[in-house]
Amino acid sequence: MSVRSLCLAILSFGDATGYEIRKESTEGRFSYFEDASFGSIYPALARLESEGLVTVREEPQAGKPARKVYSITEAGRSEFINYLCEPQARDTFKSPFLLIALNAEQLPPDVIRRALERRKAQVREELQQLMDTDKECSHPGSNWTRSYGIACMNCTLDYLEEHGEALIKIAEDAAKPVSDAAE
Amino acid sequence: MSVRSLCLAILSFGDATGYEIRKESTEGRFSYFEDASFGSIYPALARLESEGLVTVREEPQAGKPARKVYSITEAGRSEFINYLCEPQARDTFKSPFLLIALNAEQLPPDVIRRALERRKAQVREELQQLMDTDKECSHPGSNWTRSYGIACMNCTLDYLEEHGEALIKIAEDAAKPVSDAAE
DNA sequence: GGACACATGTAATCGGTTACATGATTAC
DNA sequence: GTAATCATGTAACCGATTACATGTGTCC
Repeated sequence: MSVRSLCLAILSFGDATGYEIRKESTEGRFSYFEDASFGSIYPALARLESEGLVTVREEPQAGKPARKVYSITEAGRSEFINYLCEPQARDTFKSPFLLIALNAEQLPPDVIRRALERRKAQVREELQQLMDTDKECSHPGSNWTRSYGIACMNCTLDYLEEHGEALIKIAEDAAKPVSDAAE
Repeated sequence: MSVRSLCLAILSFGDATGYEIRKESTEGRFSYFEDASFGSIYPALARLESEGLVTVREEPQAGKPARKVYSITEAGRSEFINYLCEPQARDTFKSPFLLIALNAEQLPPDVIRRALERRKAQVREELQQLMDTDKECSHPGSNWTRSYGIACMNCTLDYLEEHGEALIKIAEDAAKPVSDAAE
């Protein structure tokens, strides 16, 4: 998914500035689709405007640069719907944590412990964020994806909490000096 | 994770050619860490060799170009371990499927149905692949990550099977013409 | 006094993909 | 005959990140 489509996706849920789009894409609900930085969002928005898929409205503010609030047009909306109807790429899961787990035997137990805690904290955080969002927000798509996310993350967290110790043990056993074998 | 680290990761589990590394990164066990194409793997391998982190051995074959089998060196191994000890990026999940689900109301029910079936098939396929790999392969890291993957995917699949219909219904209800409201 | 949130934008750079080039072997 | 698998490699291109540039208001 390109930054272009990401902008259309976010704008289809309501007006936003480039700054807000970045926030949504790195933190909010849309972080499941694509991350993007300012350097890619601002040019994408400018191009989208020149193509007539979005419109801008400047809101001057005292002190700060004027906010440029973007709105999706009908043309933009239909381009986005068409995009969604095309075959999409597969879902992907990229896990530096699993790479560490895979190599647990070669790593110091502390590194495993840290990675595990970090991963657990991350899942808890994302779970919390999902639970905090509007419980019954009347938008069925949001409710469905929210429940899906909660279910998957609870499962992941459970697994990490139940089997985390076993992973640490792998590293500890491998780290033991040979002399221990005599005991 | 860069293609460079990916090569080191794969070679730390055994010798491989560039061709094999690509296969492992797009299909095999290592697809959880990074995808890579030939255009990035071959140059990375060449650079790794010039830095002394891997060695090459050519195996001539009749007809085909000689296979260039790469092996990791001690220097390569320790660079890889050091890399794993550094703080890693967060795990990420990118889901075009969830984007479709989020917009279920705006899409034709058939598109939702297709996306759902595709996603289920993908999860089943990945699950099957994990179950097919060596049940007790004596490598503890592999066993742990394998069990983790199976647990998470089973949970995902269960959710899709139990709540998939509800998602299709969202699209169907939204697609209903207004006159239906009279019934 | 310093860090952080708000707010927009450009330029250099980089990492990676896609397409190209080459070619034998095997399976349908 | 035609597609897929094996097998390596280069060059053009592209999308996105990082760093830079600028500036105010607010919280600690």
